[in-house]
Amino acid sequence: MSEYVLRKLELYLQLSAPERRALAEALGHQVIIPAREDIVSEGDRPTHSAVILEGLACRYKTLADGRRQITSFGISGDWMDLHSYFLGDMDHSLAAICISRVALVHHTVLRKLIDDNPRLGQLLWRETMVDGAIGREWVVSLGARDAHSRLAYLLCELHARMKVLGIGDGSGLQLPLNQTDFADAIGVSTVHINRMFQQLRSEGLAEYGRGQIVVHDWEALARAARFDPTYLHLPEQIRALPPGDGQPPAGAQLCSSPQSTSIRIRPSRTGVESVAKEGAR
Amino acid sequence: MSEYVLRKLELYLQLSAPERRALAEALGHQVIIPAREDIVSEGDRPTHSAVILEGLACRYKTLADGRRQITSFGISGDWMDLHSYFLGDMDHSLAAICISRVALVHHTVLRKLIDDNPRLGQLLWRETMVDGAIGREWVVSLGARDAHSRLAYLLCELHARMKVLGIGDGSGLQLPLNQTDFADAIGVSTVHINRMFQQLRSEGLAEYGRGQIVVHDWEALARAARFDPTYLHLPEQIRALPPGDGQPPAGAQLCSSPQSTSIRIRPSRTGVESVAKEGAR
DNA sequence: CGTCAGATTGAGCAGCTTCAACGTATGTGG
DNA sequence: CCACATACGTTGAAGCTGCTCAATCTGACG
Repeated sequence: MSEYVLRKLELYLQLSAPERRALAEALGHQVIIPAREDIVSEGDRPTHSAVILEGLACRYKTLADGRRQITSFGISGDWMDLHSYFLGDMDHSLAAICISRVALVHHTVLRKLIDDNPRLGQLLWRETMVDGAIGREWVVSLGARDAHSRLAYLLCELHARMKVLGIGDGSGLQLPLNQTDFADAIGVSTVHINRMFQQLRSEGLAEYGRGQIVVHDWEALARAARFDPTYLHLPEQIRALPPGDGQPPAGAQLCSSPQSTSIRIRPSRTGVESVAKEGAR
Repeated sequence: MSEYVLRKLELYLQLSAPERRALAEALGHQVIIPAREDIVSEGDRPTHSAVILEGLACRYKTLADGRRQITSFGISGDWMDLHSYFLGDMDHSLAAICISRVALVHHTVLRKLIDDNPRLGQLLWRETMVDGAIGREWVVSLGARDAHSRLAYLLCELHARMKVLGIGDGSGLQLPLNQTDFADAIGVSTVHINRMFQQLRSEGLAEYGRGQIVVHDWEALARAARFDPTYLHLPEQIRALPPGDGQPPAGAQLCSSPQSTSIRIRPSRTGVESVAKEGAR
């Protein structure tokens, strides 16, 4: 079940059998995180780094007055938390948006993985770089684009990132985000994000529904957002793929609509350790 | 003259003599970039990575309508452009704010440096991580703080980063940024940034002058900005240092006021190669 | 002394916020 | 099966933050 991770890394470099083995082994320790629960919280000093295997997560910071700013989203295959290995203290929190399967790689395991497999290390470093590039694009959005473009741009980004890994069925965007999540990412009020979705709908560009955003014409949306995917640094040949290509790896669909889970969600910030663990693959 | 680079890396790890030698050698190829000139431009496919030895630089993106969003500042000792090694295409530009001395490390040299000195590689990866953390804080600023806090926060960040390396004389902030630069970083109009500086002055927090921002009470400014330096991931013992500590390495003061250079500035996007090169240290 | 980049000021306006209310699914316990 | 609770989406109105436009001021420099 580390399929997406492998697929993402192999977009750029074919891994050897031993490398794959080492990777799969490192990702062996897996947990299920309920929707809306922190994976790691600001101020923690984690001993593990988190990798999203299936689901959706976000990074966020909480301000003094309680407001939340989401700084990025993580989809299946994303190494969300390489920071803690290098930096120790968490300067932000990591939370699951919907119920998600997450691999927790102990820092000693990570160290060994990198030391023994320098190519893998370079690939992960590369991921870090792309992460930074995405962050920069968010800075541009928040600093220079209005709410309408910001929203359209974000939809395009998530679509591009998911498409390249074959996540979702291609018809629209399977995103278990509610409007508050969007508002906190885009940096506007929920009232305003609602109006922006209404505008997108009236323009025929996108329709918001719980758990799914329907987009008939991605080209048109990208044009409206002036979306330029260069910053995602996807491989050339993939960038031209028709929307919705690629088969998802066999496996359960962990989330389809917001909080589509029987697990009760508490606003508590329970750490990873309290979550029931599952065995390795 | 790679003093600041060394100092910055050694905040976290004492380097061995061979490591220092390898580093100094890698930084041997140096150029002087005139104020307001691009070091690398969006769309380029550089063969070298840039390291700021002395001076001030920024990363920025230009929007379709010509507006510029600055996404980060680079000070002496910053590896601004490790991206190009991993990602190839530049998704943003890199420019000198004032006349700056920059080392250009050829990618093959960089590769050898990392391969031969794994600890150096890890340190640089760490730098990348901090870069990302700073980017995240900018996202928070732009998404959730008002212009006043954003400006105060930025001043605190630059001060903290410079102080830890002993850049500047400690009395204020030696920053050759004009108000347009601040506006483009903060994501507001020049008119508004001007009013924010007026407000900071009327509050007795900071006074803008060309090339120098005078701050009498950094504590007060940090309080006003609710500045929390955790995200800079500075070493513990340094974080508590009194302001203005540390002696700058011997060497010329390359910039003190905006465009303090006899070299004429053109808005052209001249690439690195056109700039007169200087010999190694 | 003229020129130019950059700082400053005022006035009117747009984007977005806040507050407050109401609508609508979905779930839950009696 | 109904009454109620909860979470989320939607709507209107008033107000503030920050924008645009446009003019003026200032200091540095040739």
